[in-house]
Amino acid sequence: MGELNDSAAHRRVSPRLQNVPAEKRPFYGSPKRMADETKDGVIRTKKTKVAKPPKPPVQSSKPEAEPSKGEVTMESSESKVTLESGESKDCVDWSWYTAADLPLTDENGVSYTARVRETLRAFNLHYLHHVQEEEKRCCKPENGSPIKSPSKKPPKGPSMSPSKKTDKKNDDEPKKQSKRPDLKALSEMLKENQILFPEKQIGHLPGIAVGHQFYSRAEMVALGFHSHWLNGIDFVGESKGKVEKFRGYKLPFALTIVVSGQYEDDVDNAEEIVYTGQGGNDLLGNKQQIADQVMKRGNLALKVRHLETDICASSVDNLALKNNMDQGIPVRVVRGHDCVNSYTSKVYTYDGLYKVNNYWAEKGVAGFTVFKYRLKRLPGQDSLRSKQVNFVRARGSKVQAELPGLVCKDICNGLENICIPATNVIDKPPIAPEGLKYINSIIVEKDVNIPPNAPGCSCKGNCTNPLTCSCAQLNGGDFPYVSKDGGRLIEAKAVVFECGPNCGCGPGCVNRSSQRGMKHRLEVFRTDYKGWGVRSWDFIPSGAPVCEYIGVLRKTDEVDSLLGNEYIFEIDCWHTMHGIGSREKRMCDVTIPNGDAESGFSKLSESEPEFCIDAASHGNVTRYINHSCEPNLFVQCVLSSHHDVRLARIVLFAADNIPPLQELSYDYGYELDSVVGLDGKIKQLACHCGAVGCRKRLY
DNA sequence: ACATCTCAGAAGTAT
DNA sequence: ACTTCTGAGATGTGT
Repeated sequence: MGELNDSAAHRRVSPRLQNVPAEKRPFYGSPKRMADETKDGVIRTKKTKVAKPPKPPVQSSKPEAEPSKGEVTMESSESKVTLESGESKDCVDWSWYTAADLPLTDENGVSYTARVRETLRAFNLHYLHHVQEEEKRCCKPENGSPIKSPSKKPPKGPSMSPSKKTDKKNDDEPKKQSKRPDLKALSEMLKENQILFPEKQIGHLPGIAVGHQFYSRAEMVALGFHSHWLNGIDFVGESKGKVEKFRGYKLPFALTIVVSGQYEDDVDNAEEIVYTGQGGNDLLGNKQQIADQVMKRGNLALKVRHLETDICASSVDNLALKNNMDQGIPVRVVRGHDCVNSYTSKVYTYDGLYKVNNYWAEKGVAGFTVFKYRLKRLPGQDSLRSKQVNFVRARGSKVQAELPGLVCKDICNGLENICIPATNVIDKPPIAPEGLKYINSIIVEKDVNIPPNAPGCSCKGNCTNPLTCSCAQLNGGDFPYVSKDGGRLIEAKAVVFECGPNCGCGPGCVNRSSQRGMKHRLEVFRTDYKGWGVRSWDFIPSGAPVCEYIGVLRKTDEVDSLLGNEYIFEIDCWHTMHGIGSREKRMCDVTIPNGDAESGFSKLSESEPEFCIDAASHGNVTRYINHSCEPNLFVQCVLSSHHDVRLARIVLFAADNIPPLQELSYDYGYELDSVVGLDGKIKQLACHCGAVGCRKRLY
């Protein structure tokens, strides 16, 4: 990639190309940071990784005259709290924990939002690997018989149920999935020190803003935001190291509580929460659950009654919340919402810091006494945004008619599975996107020769056994996708070999995940500074194929004359593979089918990509997706019908779990100073992506 | 076809 | 010992 004045270099390429030299790490799902590994490379001490919040007032004062004795009082006076150090503190003053005071970057200058994203990507990577493991275990491919799909139903669609229980109860029958891949992923992250905040901290955590949405309890654990995947309350107990760090505090006290959405649609009530100790979901659902609840509450009540008689006693979390109140320590509150969405059963939103206002005793159903705590939201925080969650629910087609600023009902004229509306609330007379002939498959220019279809695998119905499926072998011995959620790519690869026209499998095959068209309800919308943009109404899970870059497939040197064409995507798959060392090696494992592919690999020089996709006049929704320096999609080259990487398909995949309405973006991958105008001068274009780590220039 | 219910299995933390 | 989440299969409901 030497000559930069070469005008051919100014197209979109996959982003891996541009910062190849220095960094080794793949840009997607990089598992761990080595930054804090000091010279001798000994154990990386956990504390260096922790962003320390501003000092709590207690710690600064040295003299610990009397350690916590029995001076605990039960009254809830919140004004005159005295701490062990002797100095009296206005416990309402937690200004040193406001979000504004949090550090934006870590000790290496990496923004915490980026660290959070990295951590979640690492988690998702572990997670998807374990999902695949589970799927394999269930399918049980070996033992000769290639998985009879039980006569019941023909394998259709993405359902791909784990081969059901085969009638008789022979012991070797495939077990159902049960291994909780999320928990497996957590174990690994713990083992490899990948938890972002391994030490417990009071108050906001950097990089996790109020309103942040988690998509499972496990995500919170991965970040160190809430260290239990099951418990509703996370608190600092009295065990080992904690005492040191939180010296001066009366233990235990709570850090986080997770409540399931009792006030789901009632935003006003969200400023105040009544929390019922542990397990306190007093839901009014069906009978059986109530019965269960009663049992649980009975257990709880037993404990609480014990607490009543025996002064300050055993039920630790109840005690914890009381200590929060006495010391004025705020609690992070996460609220879980049921989410009517095929991919996520629940969404958890961080609602910010609350303080414990007071508590009281109540008679429980079983006649026992239960404690309830009233938490009030601290002022000065971003307002709650459960609206977004509600939006997800608003399914159905009628919503479209009411879209504000609707300028086009369907930009694709019915060519996609789903309508893609366009909206514009920016321009005065709202304009609609125009000048595009919508197409949903590549148009091949006359002088471009598409190689003949490659030979395919001989699987039937659905490819499930990676040992016998030749397409899986091309991918290094395993399928690149898991079948969960209609197919999710486990991780970015140099190239993905999908099943093609000559394969024996059907359209529902997991290894055709990117061939099934649009799955998410996308919308083209007018942005402030960036022209048109694209967002999704649906949640998109990481690894899901979102859309393919569609346009006219032509030779690169032919479009050089068309300056000002901003919709060229150069197919740089070959460069990607050879530019990054680790990927090059990977190619050696792959058995390259003879013929066409060979020639494609060998005769290409390191100069410029030979072919490109031009979406200037003909294209699909992908051309409207904007650039971002910190994108939520990534580019993946995919080969399905033939094996010539120069003509690979360009498919965009979700790099993260993408919440509804977040603008979709990918890294255009321009090299800086690579764009030369007609006058021979280098052209520049400012970047408006707004990311914390924005490079400020698109090119 | 879709919604709701039930059940088993999960593993780190605090005692 | 305690926590109460998650996914899949089973059962229920509506056209």
